[in-house]
Amino acid sequence: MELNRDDHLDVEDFLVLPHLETHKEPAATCSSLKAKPSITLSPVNGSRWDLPRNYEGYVVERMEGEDAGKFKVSFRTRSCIEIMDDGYKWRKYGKKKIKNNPNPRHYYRCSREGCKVKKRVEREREDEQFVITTYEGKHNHENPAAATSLPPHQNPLGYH
DNA sequence: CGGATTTGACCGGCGC
DNA sequence: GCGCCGGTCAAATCCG
Repeated sequence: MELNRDDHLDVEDFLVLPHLETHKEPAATCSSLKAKPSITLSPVNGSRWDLPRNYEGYVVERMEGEDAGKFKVSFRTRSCIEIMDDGYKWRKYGKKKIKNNPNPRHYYRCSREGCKVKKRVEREREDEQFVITTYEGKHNHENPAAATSLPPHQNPLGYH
């Protein structure tokens, strides 16, 4: 029964979950990362997240207590930028220095009204090139940048 | 001018 | 009970 107690996740959890490790690219991809389309991940029924294409592994955590039934996903990315444009609009609401990690952690929230999705981004302790991103909650709305649902005449993003 | 950032303060949970 | 630690608030500020 005590196993559910500590299923919170640590950075170390990512290290043992290589999903696609062959996707190693030089740091030069930093700029193009923003424009890259995302992968839709549905590890749990009813849950859906948009991940960048070059993620290297992810962890899905089941929430407990009040938020029981909801899920949280964390993934690890090799990137020199922390803020990745995943199509949603994020409003930053906090920054915190975490123990055991010299790099600060950033807290974001979806700007959409009524959308309580949260996102937290932190750089890995040792390897500065790795970024850990965590999504929490479900979106109230569709991805505004989802190309499939865009009106036929409009193309604000991805237009080279 | 309206909305996003910034940044320290505040607060609640947990472990000792 | 107290202090550490992580998460959020909110006021000032910035920026397009």
